[in-house]
Amino acid sequence: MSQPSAPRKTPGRPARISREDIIETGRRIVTEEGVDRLTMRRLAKDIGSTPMALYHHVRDKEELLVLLLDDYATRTMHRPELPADPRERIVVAASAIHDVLAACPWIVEVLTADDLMSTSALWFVEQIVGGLMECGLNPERAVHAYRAIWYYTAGEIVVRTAAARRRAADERPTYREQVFAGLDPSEYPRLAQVADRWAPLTAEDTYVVQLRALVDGLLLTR
Amino acid sequence: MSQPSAPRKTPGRPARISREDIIETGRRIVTEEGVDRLTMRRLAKDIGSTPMALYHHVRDKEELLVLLLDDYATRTMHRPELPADPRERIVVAASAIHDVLAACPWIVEVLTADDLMSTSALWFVEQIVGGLMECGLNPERAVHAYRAIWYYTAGEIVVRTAAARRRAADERPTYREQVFAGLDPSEYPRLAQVADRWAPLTAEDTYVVQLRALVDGLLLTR
DNA sequence: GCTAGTTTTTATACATGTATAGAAACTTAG
DNA sequence: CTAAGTTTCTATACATGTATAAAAACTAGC
Repeated sequence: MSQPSAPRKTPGRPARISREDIIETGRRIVTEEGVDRLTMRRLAKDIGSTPMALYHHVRDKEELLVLLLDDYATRTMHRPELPADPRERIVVAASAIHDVLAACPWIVEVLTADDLMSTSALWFVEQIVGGLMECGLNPERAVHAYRAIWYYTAGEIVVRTAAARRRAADERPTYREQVFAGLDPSEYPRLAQVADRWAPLTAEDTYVVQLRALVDGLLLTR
Repeated sequence: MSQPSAPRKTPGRPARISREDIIETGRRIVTEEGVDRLTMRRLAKDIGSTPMALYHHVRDKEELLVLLLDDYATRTMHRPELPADPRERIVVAASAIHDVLAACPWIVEVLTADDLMSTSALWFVEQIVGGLMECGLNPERAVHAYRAIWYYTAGEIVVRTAAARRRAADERPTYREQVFAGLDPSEYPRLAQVADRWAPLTAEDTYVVQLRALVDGLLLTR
């Protein structure tokens, strides 16, 4: 029998940096100077290493960003008291995920990650799926319903923060504004009717209201 | 009075390439060789110009991709016969947008564009907003409801195609798979219950089903 | 025709992610 | 100790988007 308690060292050159070092330094750069300043060279320099050394601990920069988001979520997502009513519990849990992610500025580069759901967010997913099943959905429908909630949430965040970024970076009127300005009322009567209110209306944050509608629709017994 | 019909030339060096040239050549490269092959240098070479010359006709590469998506949508989105029932019309119009975008492989790099909605897609937006109002929503609620549909649609496409790309690029098991494999059933009973079915379930295409639920929920009179 | 002004194009340069090759630093077997 | 094997790190190189500065090609005013 082998002795697993022996001070067994792994062969090979000992690592001078760890994934944790990378995440920690990366977090510092991002929080202090913004995600734009996070480059592999800068990170390597701050860590006292070389750019390519990082690649032995993370697959690429996208994985690094996912890890940083994970780290951020773990530090930020504390489990709240959830309502007893399952329908309300679904809404509150989804909103909790939404709010944490929406507050994370570098989200867009990463949110396309299907498997983003970090361990810390799993508890919320559990609550949502559990709530859906408690409301009468079978497991299959509950998973599909959860996915719909996730699609809606991710889409809201991605579209909204990308739009905000674009507004900040460019003073020119958006393409959308130009299109709406030159709208032919005879061909697009409904859009022309709301054209001047479109921008303020889409700027309003109605995430929760529409989430409620989605949940209501998902729970309809048809 | 000035004579606008006179052959009035603009001052300055005459352009040798046009935005249309760029879009046309870009489309050819993308369709023939894929979006990965579309680089500013390659595009310039094919067009017989230099990379930086392109930047007088498009702001940056992202705008070029938006233009290409717009071009693609214009060529692809033909107005179908829509059902008379407004609720069904909403579903069919949204599905039409979804299907066209989902079939576009380079979508993810661009779909974060809030103002992506090209002129050719506006007709579908008109149908959706019109259908919502016909179902009794006032203009404000109709716009918000349309946005919810758009968030859901964009989120579905972004998350799904990004996941597909990641699977294609990497043979390793995803992070999500690892997390689900090591799930503690006592802490996450619902997730553990569906853990082995999660991957096939999320692979199913239930866009339309969940869209119907969303529309139903948005139209509930509460 | 010449000059000034305007627009487009070109040349050059830089920052960035990352592929590749090999050197360095360790463990283990003999 | 030496040799082989393994892992990590370093140096170099390349592709890419794009900033900057200057040259080129035109029109309009004189």
